[in-house]
Amino acid sequence: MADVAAIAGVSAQTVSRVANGLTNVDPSTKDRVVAAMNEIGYRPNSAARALKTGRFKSIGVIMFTLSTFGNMRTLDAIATAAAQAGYSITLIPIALPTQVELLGAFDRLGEHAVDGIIVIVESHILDRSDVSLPTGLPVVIVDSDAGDKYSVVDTDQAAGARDATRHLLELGHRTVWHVSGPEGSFSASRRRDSWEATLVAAGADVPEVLIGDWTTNSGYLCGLELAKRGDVTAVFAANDQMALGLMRAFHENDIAVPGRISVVGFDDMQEASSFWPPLTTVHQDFGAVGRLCLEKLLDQIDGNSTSRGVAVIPTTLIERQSTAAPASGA
Amino acid sequence: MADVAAIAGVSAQTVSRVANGLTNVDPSTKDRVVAAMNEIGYRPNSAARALKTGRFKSIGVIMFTLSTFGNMRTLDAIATAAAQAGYSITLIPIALPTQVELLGAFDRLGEHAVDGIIVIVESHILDRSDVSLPTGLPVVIVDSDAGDKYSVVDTDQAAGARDATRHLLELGHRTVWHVSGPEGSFSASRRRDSWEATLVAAGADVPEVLIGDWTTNSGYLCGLELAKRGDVTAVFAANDQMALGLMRAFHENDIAVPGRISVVGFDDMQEASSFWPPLTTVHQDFGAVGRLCLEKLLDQIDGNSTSRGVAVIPTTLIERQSTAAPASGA
DNA sequence: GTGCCACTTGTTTACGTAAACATGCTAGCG
DNA sequence: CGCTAGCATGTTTACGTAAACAAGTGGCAC
Repeated sequence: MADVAAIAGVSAQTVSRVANGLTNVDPSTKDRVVAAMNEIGYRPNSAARALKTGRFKSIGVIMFTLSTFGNMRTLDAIATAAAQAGYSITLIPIALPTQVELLGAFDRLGEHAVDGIIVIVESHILDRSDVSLPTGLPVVIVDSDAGDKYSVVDTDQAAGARDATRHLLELGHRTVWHVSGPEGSFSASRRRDSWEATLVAAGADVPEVLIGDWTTNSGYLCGLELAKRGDVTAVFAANDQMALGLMRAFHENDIAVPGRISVVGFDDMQEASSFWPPLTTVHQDFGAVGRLCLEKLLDQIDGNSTSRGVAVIPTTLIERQSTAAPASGA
Repeated sequence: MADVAAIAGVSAQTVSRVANGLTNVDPSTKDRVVAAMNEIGYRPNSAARALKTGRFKSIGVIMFTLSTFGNMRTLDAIATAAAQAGYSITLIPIALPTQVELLGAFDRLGEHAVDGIIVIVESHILDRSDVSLPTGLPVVIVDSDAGDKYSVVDTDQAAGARDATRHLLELGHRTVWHVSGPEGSFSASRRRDSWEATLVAAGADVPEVLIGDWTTNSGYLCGLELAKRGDVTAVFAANDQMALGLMRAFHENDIAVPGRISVVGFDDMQEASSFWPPLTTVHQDFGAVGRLCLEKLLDQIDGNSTSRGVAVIPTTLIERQSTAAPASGA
């Protein structure tokens, strides 16, 4: 900056003003400064700027595994919205969704330069009242029950699971089986609870739950189990990938979908419309989740907003060809 | 830091030494300092540290769309490896893979605090000799032809496409059709060129290429085209998602896969093994790509390495059930 | 003509840290 | 017993920027 000032024949302060686009600079002076900047390839030093202003223009995202479809879409939306707001994203992956790992990530982020943090960790650990994140930094959490302690953005998973289950019941199925996500997952238990409540409300039997781990392969294994039974006509899988695994198992056992068994998924991943058969599923608006996360976080950073409360993003049931009325003989 | 020093009764410099784990500190003094740190919840200010040291302990990743499977896996590996090396990831998404966008992202990253940059943009823009990135920062590029100017990590797409094509020829197919990725994509043209070269080398006809855009839906549309023809027995799709779309189109037209048409994909995404039929595809080791990117970048940052050259990650053909010998009548 | 105000530009200072240098203490050796 | 080497610790300084304050210039109204 000093070099730029020398070349342009002005003070460093004036260079600073030009760099920050302040108004009180004479146009001719500004031109000289800009020319000098280009001449020596000046780039403002963000570290010094951050040191002076106390703002980093960066937000941290703590994620457990990028490899699930929804997390990635959410991250994409956050990153895009952040870029528009002039913020960059600092990504901290954690290897396991445990409290220790999460707190470690928080520490690392505390040492790095962020103005706020978004946590995307599908786990109940933050819901326990005895677990708290270090304070001092604005935080937004995705898909959690901790709305009383933090600001939370949540997809309306209960409504989605209810719609999926009800859809199958309305088609005439006596009951609906469920392939759940893993035990510790908040989203999994929300979907499962809502499925069960919907069955109970409709007076339907509640079959034993099969538990997967979100992967297609776990869905496949559950599908093999279900294929052995003769009484299954409808299955609600807690995500599209497991639904895909289910359908593979049914295909291999010559069970027609939806002829003999109807299948519903959850997520509406891009590929779902091209599964065979095209999958009826619950659409989640991950883009809206990401954008809202950023909006709430920036509000906190700017001090305009409370730091708790839950915002819910609605879901939509997308009917494709994997569901139908049960066979007349059933 | 000053507060910590006052509480511990030492100088700020000693606190700095403790914070950085230097050796020349008396254990009892160190304990006092650590106790004081915990007492007031001291966190080193990374901006000040970066200002002083010139190192940010952060690397930037410029990506075009997180929503493709491979990019995400690569990012995941980079982030994990970076965390282990004590670096954080700053993510800069770009809306379009154009030169303007890319340079803009580069500028933004230059203003932010990074020690090096990884570019994951499927596009030829960097290959043109008249396009250069601003210098001064170590750069690693994924899947590009610019190895003479930059350090590049590339999957061996040519070998993968060759293996896929040859696999189908060896099964007895007269020729192999191809559904390509979009025009501007480096990966797409590499796979397409290699497919064509393999056919020519085998003395097979080279059918007209169908062009998709990586999405399942574009694959579906191409599949509808192919379904109209009677002479297609084998198709190599440039990624798994388009292969899925192809198979949907074939299913809808009662064309058996692999009975009447064999299909091969590219990527080996997690779901591919549960497609119906399970997809024969070319496995890419995205984890290795990400790890190698980071390794090469850190070498450059530490000054141990040249800033150009190509590293190639091998691919593996995974044979599943979407390929078979052509029907005897064909 | 005088005084005041608006506007541009310069000067001083401080942000929190770590490098370089300086000091003081202890132990070991002749 | 005195000198020196080595180690723990303190002092000074600088990193690049932006806020706060100061100063200079010109125009306009009375």
